Amino acid sequence: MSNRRDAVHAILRQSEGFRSAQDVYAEMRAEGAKIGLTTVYRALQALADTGHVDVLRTDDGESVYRACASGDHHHHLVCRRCGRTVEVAGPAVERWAETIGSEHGFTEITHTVEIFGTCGSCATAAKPLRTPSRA
Amino acid sequence: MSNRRDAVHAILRQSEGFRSAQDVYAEMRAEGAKIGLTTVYRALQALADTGHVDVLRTDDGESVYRACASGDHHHHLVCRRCGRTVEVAGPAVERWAETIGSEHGFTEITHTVEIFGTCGSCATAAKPLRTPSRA
DNA sequence: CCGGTTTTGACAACCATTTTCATTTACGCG
DNA sequence: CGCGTAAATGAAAATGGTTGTCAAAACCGG
Repeated sequence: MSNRRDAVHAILRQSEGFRSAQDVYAEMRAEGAKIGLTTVYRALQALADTGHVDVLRTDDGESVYRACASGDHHHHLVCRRCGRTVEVAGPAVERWAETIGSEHGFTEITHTVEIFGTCGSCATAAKPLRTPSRA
Repeated sequence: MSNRRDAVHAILRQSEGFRSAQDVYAEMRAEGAKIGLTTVYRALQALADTGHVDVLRTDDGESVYRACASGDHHHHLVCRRCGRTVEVAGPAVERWAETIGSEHGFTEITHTVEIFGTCGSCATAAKPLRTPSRA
C-alpha cells in the first residue's frame, strides 16, 4: 500500500547513522524521487510506530530516524561528529532501570538511554571541539 | 544582576517536577510578575548553562527544566502522568556507558538516561493509559 | 546628571512538524 | 470496462516552541 514508505525505509537502510526527516526528504528529491515532505513525515512516523526504525531527538529538538538492524530493544552509541551509530545492548541497564523504578513505586517503566562520544576516526581528524556544557 | 533570573529559579524550586518555559512564564504572569517570555527563556538557558537547573526534552520536543537538588551528575525517574521526579544516581550505568564507549573506540563520552514510569498514586487513580508504542 | 554598558521585553523571524483539503491513485464490484 | 468509494499523496497554510532583533529601561561609576 505504499512504495513511498518503502522508499523512505530504503533511504534509511542505506544510511550510516541517524537522519532527520528534512534530510531524508532532501535526499529523495535530489535523487529525483517525486515525493512530498508530508509523505516523508508520515512514512517515518508509520515506520517508527511499527518499530521498523528507531527515533530519537537531537539536542535541538529535531527528530532523527534510523533503520534498525534488530527489532529488539537496544540503545545507541552515536558519534557526535559524524553520526556513525553502533547499536548496543545493555541487559544490566534494563534491569537497573526496572529496579530503580520499582523501588520508588513506579510501574510501566520505560527508559531512554543514549550514549554520545567521538569515534576513533573523528577524534583523529582534528576538528574544533564542541565544549560540553556539563559532564 | 538579575532578580528576574532568581525569580525564575524560584519558580522552579517551588515546583515538584519539570516545567516548560511557557509554563513557567504563564505562572509568573499569573502571579502578577512583570516579565517577558524572552527573559524567561534567557533565564532558563543561563540557569541551565551554569548547571543550576536540569534540562531535558519531552517526547514532543519541548524543553523542560527543573531545579536540581544537587549539582552532581544524576538521572531522573519521571512519572509520565503527574511529572513527579525522583533524582537517581547510577554509578553502574555511568561506568557501563564509559566502557561501551571505549570498547568501540569512542572518546569524550557523555550519555543521557531518563527513566519514565507511572508513580504509585497515578497508577491508583485510574486514568486512560497512554499505550506505549514500543517497549 | 551623564555617557556607557547590561538587561529587558514586545514583536517578528525561524523552522521542524502538523493539519487541511483538494487531487490522484488503487481497487472492488456491477 | 466504467464507476464509486476509500486510501494515499502533496502543496500550501497553520502551529507552536524557541530564538533573534532592536529600541527602551534599568544600572553604574564618575
